[in-house]
Amino acid sequence: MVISARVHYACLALTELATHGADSAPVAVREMTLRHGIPGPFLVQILRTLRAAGWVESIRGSQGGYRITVDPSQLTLLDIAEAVGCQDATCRAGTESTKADEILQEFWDDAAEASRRVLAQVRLIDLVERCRHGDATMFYI
Amino acid sequence: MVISARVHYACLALTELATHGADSAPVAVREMTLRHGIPGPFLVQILRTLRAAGWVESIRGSQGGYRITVDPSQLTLLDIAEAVGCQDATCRAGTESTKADEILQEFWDDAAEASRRVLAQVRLIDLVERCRHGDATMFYI
DNA sequence: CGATACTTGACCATTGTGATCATGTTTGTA
DNA sequence: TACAAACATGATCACAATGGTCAAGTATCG
Repeated sequence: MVISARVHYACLALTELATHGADSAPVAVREMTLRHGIPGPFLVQILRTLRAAGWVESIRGSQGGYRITVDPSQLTLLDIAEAVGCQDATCRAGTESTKADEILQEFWDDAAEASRRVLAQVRLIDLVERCRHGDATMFYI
Repeated sequence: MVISARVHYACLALTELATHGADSAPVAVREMTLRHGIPGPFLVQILRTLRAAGWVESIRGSQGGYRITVDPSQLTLLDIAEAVGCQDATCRAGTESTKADEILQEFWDDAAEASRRVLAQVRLIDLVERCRHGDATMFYI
């Protein structure tokens, strides 16, 4: 699982939108870029993806912006990473695969799966909580 | 942990060399490329890295080739991946990091660590064993 | 000597990532 | 109604990494 800047930014944006809530006034892109130092047009690109995924809505016009539409307890880091186009980075070898190729491939897949399992255990709402309260909370052994 | 073709090829080569053993005649690059369909000069590049790591030795001249010098039970997939230059792919965010940045970074690191743990549990000798037992035609076609 | 085979360093093409720009269209408000 | 705020969209770009290649050189065996 490759964690690109895209994924990172997407998580930041969603955390911010989730913090504002689904009923608040929309949050402008400019507001988010200022807070996190994300290049503006780049964030727009990412938000487009998030909207396509059905997790945020956009309100056009003056006073417009973005608002979250998904339940933050139903969205995991894995969901976000996959939506934003994270590759699994498990060397899919060429056409012809020998036995050794296949055995290796199994391990690459296992490793990727281990990453995915970690990310699947973190929900957006957990991020929001940890940003609000101190870091003295909570899960993670 | 990004698994590139480089890592995959490195593992194939080491498995092959380990199968031949440390006392056998050296194995020529050409032999390995034929068996696995790895582009010749590319494999040479990789073998250079493996030699720098101290895991193989090269014998020049006619009848030359490569020979393993490391104990296959002491080498893991993680060792190989790291030696060949695998990045950890955990989005190291820019200079300024907010609280949210740090929290996210923790999770990216956790995910990467999970992958590493999987790869650290597989030794080269395990690969060799699994190749031998499964399909006998593997290395000596 | 000549064939085999490794050594080294430079080089190249493709792809993906991160980022930007220009030109729209929508909407609230004076 | 006019204007400004704010999103929409598609094109484009620079850069680095990856995968792969080449050429000229050196060592060794028979």
